[in-house]
Amino acid sequence: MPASSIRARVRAEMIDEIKAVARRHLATDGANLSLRAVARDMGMVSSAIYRYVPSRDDLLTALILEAYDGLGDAVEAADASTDPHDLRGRWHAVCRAARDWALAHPAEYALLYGSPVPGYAAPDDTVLPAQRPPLTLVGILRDGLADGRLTVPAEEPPEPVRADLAALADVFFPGMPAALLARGMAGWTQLFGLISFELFGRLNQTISHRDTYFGHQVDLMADLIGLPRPE
Amino acid sequence: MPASSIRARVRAEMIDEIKAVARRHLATDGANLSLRAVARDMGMVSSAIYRYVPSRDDLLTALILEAYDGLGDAVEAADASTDPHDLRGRWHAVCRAARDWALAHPAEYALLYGSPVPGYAAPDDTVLPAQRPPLTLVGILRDGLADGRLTVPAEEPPEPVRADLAALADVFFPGMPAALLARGMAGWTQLFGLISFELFGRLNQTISHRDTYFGHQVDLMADLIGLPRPE
DNA sequence: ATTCGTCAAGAGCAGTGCTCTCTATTTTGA
DNA sequence: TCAAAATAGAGAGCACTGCTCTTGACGAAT
Repeated sequence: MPASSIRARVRAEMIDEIKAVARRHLATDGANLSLRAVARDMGMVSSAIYRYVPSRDDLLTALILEAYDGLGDAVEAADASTDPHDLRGRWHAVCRAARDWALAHPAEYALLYGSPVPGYAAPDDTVLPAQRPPLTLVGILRDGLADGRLTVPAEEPPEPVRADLAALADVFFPGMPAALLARGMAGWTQLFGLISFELFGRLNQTISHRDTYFGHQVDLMADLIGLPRPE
Repeated sequence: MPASSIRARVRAEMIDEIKAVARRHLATDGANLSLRAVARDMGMVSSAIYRYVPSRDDLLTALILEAYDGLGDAVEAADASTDPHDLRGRWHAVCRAARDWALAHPAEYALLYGSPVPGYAAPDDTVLPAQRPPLTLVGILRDGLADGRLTVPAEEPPEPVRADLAALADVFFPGMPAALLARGMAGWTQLFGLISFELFGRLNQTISHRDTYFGHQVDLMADLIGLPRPE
């Protein structure tokens, strides 16, 4: 059906343009995205936009999903393009990639890692893409463990947490010691804490050299995790 | 003027009740607080509420300020009621107090540490109360430095950051080495990263023993900072 | 050529922040 | 004590929001 598909293609293009305009609005007006405003920007009447988008929340969800994917892509690409044996280099690259993406897409970052939207509940298809950054980080630790460049911390986390972490490891990184995974989670927490503080203005009038500050803090965390220093 | 003060007192009570109702709404509906809904809850017509509150944003600001104060009080009280020489104990107590406050006031926490409200710009009178938690944390390090229980990290942060941190230290903690302050900031970042992840659902279906997990992660950070372990 | 699905538009409902005006009450000052 | 002034509340109204329903037009398939 070639005749029908031109219709379908136009429709797909419309949806893409709606998303693009919505992303633009997101950047200026934050999470209170207005479908009417988007429609206006497209020379459409407000009701017409409901032909393409079921609701405001669905549009937001679509944007969130694409944002997760964008961040995940950036993070994984950074990891893949670094010497696999340079653990600390990979860690830095991944953290930098996450920060760069966040700085380039602040509104979308806020959507992902800011306060959850009141009525809005994240649908299940967001949980997997949301896990890509932490998985990438812990993947570095897994590799370091595999080729012996990384030593497992001596002491285990307290029991109930050890079990939680072991269960988590079983799913994604079979055999990874809980103590190491715990350090990976600490790094993950630190990373997004850092980005959030910078993006949400917590560093204003305090730290002016954000770039070096970020690098240094990431380095501190790499020390805690035990990533070998470059010689 | 006793006659005048009864009016003033009623007025103050009204404002307090408005804030209380608003806080309640905040808890259920998040940051999109509706003045009309608050007015309705008080049996008032919507326009009447503007006699007591200049605007929605002003009400939000008032709530934010009180929230900062509540968190600051909790944090400082926890620090004050712990053996001053037990550095790690104080660190834990402060972190726990922050988390406890956040768990008890999730909506207000989101207001403080979530995505910034689009149009809203934090007024200047919020910056001081906002600094109380990090100042409390770094105060522990200052005390540790003073009585020799804490050793200064060997290496300095990279130069531009060292200068930033030195300037910051000059204001609040004269003489504190930049390297130690950097670790304090790392702890501060970690703390609110931890709380945000827990509160914003990042730990769902992963960590079930939140309490022990939190304690363990805080402990990891205390290790990085170099807080002496209890014997 | 006619049916049928799709699209756009308009009106409308319920909600929002906020302003203005009007009235009743309370406080204040002479 | 009594009038003037300040204050509280109510109502209407403006511009905005998400969303629904109906109506009319257009294009594609039978």
